[in-house]
Amino acid sequence: MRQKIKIPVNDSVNFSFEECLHFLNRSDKECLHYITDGKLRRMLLAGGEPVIVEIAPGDMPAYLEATVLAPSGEVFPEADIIRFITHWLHLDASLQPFYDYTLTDPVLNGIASEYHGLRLVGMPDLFEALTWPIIGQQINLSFAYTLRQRFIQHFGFHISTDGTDYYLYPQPEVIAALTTEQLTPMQFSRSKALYLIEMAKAMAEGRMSAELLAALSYEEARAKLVSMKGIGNWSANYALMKYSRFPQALPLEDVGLHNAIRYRLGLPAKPDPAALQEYTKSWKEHAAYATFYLWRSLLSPTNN
DNA sequence: CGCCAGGTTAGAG
DNA sequence: CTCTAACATGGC
Repeated sequence: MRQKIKIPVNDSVNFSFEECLHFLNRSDKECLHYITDGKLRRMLLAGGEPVIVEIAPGDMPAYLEATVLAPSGEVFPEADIIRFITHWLHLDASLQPFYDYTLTDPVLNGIASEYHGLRLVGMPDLFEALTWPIIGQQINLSFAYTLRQRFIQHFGFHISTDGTDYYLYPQPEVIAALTTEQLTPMQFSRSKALYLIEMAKAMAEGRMSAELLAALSYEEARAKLVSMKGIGNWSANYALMKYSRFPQALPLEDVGLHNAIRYRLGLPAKPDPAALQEYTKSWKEHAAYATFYLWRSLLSPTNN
């Protein structure tokens, strides 16, 4: 008998598993999760053990159902699995205040109904949230996903079952032991290789940790992250949005955000920094969701 | 070929 | 404090 777990969904009238899957399906180089037949599968840690779970809609809208596919015949701590999936899909969020706000915002007006029920898909793993932005800096997304895939497949824990390769994002301890010469042949720039290894060392040595970050306010956490090599304002806010889940996190330097605003408003070119300040200055506690919904809009070819 | 890409850093002015 | 070159290579 397979272990099945009910995952509560807060504000379920504003939740769409389909919308979340659409976003999660954005890259064919994804290797941390897979989507088939409307179900989501990935490996995660429960009780410190790697398990492969399948996530599907429950028989009630207010729940998702997780099934442990492997290892079979064992029971794992429900709380760990619930915590991971709740964070990942932001199942504890309430979207109504954001939806109400979008109606009055010139950039966001209409976006709530376009992607209704989409949650801000996050990253329950701090090391992933800090290193994925480093990997993706200043290169096109397609190449960024290629580098990420290589990084995960070379250094991440791996299980193969039923012909599918499941991975965990690499552990800091593994990356901390690397030299730049092991990353540059994989087409990481020298500076990116240095930043990744240094970030891994900071986490392996406890100079950066979930506990440390959790004790800080948004501005304190932003300052702490920006003090680290390879993390600027964009990367810091990316992690604060996807991992720490500060609602005011705003990666204002993001080119995707610029383009999304441009297309939504029909501007002839990307808005300049002063215009961006103007468009985003009233977002405040809606900034993270505003950014995420605008990123989502870039996945629809008709919007660019 | 040229320009841009889910930026950041170090160094100059 | 602000401005800029360098980074390093894929995608179009």
